[in-house]
Amino acid sequence: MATRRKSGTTDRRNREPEIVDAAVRVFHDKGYLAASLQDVADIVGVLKGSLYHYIDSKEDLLYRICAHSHERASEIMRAAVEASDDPLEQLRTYLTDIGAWYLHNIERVSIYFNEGRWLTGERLEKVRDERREFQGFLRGLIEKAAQQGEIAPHVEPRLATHLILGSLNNVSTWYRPDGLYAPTEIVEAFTQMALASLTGESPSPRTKQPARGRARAK
Amino acid sequence: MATRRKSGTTDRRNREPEIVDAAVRVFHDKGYLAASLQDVADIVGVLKGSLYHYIDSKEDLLYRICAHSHERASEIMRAAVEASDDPLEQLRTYLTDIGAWYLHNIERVSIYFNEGRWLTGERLEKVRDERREFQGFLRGLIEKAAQQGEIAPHVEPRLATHLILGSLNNVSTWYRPDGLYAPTEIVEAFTQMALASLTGESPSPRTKQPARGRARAK
Amino acid sequence: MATRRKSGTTDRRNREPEIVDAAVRVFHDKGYLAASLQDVADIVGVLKGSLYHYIDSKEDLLYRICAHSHERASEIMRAAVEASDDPLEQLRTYLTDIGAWYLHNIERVSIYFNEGRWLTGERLEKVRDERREFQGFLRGLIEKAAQQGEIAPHVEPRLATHLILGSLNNVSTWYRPDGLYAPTEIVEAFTQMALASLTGESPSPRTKQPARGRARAK
Amino acid sequence: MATRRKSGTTDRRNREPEIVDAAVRVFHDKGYLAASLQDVADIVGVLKGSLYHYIDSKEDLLYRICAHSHERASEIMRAAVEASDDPLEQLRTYLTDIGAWYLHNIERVSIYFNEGRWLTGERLEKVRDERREFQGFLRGLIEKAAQQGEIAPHVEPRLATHLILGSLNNVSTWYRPDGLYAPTEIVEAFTQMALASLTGESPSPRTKQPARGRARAK
DNA sequence: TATGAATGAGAGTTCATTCAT
DNA sequence: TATGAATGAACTCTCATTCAT
Repeated sequence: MATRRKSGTTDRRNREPEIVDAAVRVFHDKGYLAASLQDVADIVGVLKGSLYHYIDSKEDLLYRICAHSHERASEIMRAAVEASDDPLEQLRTYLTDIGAWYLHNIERVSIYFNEGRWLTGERLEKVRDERREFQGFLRGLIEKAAQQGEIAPHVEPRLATHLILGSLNNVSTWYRPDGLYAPTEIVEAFTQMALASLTGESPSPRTKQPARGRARAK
Repeated sequence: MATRRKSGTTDRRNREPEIVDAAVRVFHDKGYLAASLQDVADIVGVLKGSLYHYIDSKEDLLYRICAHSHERASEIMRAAVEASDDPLEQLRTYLTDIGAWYLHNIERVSIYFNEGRWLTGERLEKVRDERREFQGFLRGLIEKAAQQGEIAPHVEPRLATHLILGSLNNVSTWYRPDGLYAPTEIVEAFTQMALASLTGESPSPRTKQPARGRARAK
Repeated sequence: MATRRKSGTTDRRNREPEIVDAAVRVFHDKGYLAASLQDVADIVGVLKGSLYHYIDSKEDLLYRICAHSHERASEIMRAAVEASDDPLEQLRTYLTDIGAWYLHNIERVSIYFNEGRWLTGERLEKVRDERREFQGFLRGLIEKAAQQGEIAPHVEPRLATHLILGSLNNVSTWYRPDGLYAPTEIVEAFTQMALASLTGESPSPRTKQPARGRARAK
Repeated sequence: MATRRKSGTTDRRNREPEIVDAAVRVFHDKGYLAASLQDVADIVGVLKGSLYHYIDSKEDLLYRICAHSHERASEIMRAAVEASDDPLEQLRTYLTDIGAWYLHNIERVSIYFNEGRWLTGERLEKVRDERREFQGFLRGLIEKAAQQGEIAPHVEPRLATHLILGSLNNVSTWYRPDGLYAPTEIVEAFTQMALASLTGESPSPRTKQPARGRARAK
């Protein structure tokens, strides 16, 4: 089945990245819960018992993927504030970078966002904190821009943050590497629409009839 | 194997809705995979084996929730086209209604969108088809509006559809009934931002502005 | 599904034969263990709980089928000894009658022979005793015939009994009502071969001994 | 799902034969359906979950036993045609060999013949095909012998095949290792009686022809 | 390091049986 | 009589994890 020995020489030792890569693939494809360590072991080409030389537990494997993700996210936040003095520019930079990061590391990042909930205890706490930091950062950018009058008045920064990050976070459910859209196209559209949604006037309805109070759904 | 229960009428009286409700709760809280029928049975107050008087399988329980959801979604699509002749108005109606539906039935609907993937066979196919119908409808609305020049020129309908529905679909990950925002607020913000993102010019960056020219990269 | 009420008038009351018939069908088709009372109830058109107004247990249902079978078998034994004074004639009569009985009641009788083992306690004992009586009777016939020199010398009566009854008992595994052979054909072949196997010389090996010319009857 | 075990070599070392042996014992004693993997595990001395290191499913266990059986059966057919040119001799060889094989592997072989029906899908198909091959072979032998005038004229080969194999197949219901008869005795009696039933004249009734009162059973 | 066997807990599912209505 | 809900025990199967070799 899977190759046991690569043709090269220095094969012993660092199997760990290999294992994490395999886990990324399988956690992303099947979801953390549905994925079994057997699946991971099959890809790496070892028995599942052998994985425990490299990991402490299945959750440990998940945590490594998540932990790694956050490092990069921090850099992106730093870079955004350094890119410009204009909040709107910072916003654009941040959205573009975070989008590019997401799209180019879609497996790992979507695990971070979507499967991180299966962590427990401190680790769960930590990942949650990081995500809050994330959101807080974007919200801060929006608020700054709003103070400078660059954001449409009706926009609520925290809510907007959720909606914008949500649309990015959901990309993993429909994106296919061999699909219609290239990552850069998606990133561009995402950035553009996010900015427009923050700055643009929503067209007022033709008739008065305020768009509210409809849809007593179910 | 096949259902033994007589279908159609209001047979299967007492406990069935109770069971489905319990399933909704537990599927939403823990996710379909992590939820056990034991959890459901505990809520209802019966032995897990007793659930099988009402269901054929765990998947059956999931399917019922999903199937129910789609009915309502169809009505909303119908209502949108009947609401107005103006595509933009239809769009607004649709987004508002679908948002309200989502928010007011957030447990069931997010199960439909996020846990439906665990269905198998024909049922999976059916749910997938329905979701495609969903997306196709919104895309159609956007395209119609675009033909009338009501949509910003750089917006790609299919991509926009994904991003907009994604932001809605993700609400379940952060919405809390006892949280800061009332469902209607969220719906309003969602609709407003979605429309703005479709119609609004994204502010051009101070520097160059290579934002267009969608190149087929990668 | 199944009819609840026959068009006739006197439908209440004796559902018991109906239930036994249904059990015969399903026990024969699927085997006692694989058959469920639900299957029986479905055929009869009642809920499985309702069966317990007519039976004490699943095993009880099995027992009734078996008990009924033995009565007829006893008659056949009696009839055989009364049919003639010649042991070989008795043998022929018995084999023919028992074969006809088997073939014409193949479902019930094969349950008796093949599923009776699932009975427990006294009932199992009883059915076993009956079967031993059966075998003993045939063996007795063969022994009597042997004493009169009508049986090939190398034939061991008890062993022959097993082999002959076994070939009959196995008919249920291959017989199909719509198959190639009519019950009477099968009975005739069975009787003929059984008798030949008891009386006939098996051709000795090596020596050529060409088979003598015989007329085509049938 | 699919087998994870490397096939072919003598991997899967220690316990596998033990497990199959235990399964043979318990499937034979209780029947496949009534036997539980718990029973098998108890004999082997492991937890029932541990069995799944060696098997894919309970049905897999059954299939292995059946598959193994067929190999040997094929050899026996081959050997029979090579043993002689005389069809009757081939017949004698075949019956003796198949009888010996049955008796000396009675547990496995009777599982093959009697419990194989519980297989499903392709495996069921395969076992059925094999059994048909079996029967076809014996029938072929009988037909060849008949063409050379070595079989009694009234014998219908296909029917005779069923009856002969049935009597063998049924041995497992009455044979006891510690019983009255040694396997070789049984094989000899079986062969002898089978041949006699094929070649011998059934003695004509003393009285006129019609086997009177032919059992209008029930 | 890696193996492969074993564990143990828990999952979904089936079913004969009971019983209040 | 019949219903339909509920029981409780057993079953097949899965999987993260451990450990002697």
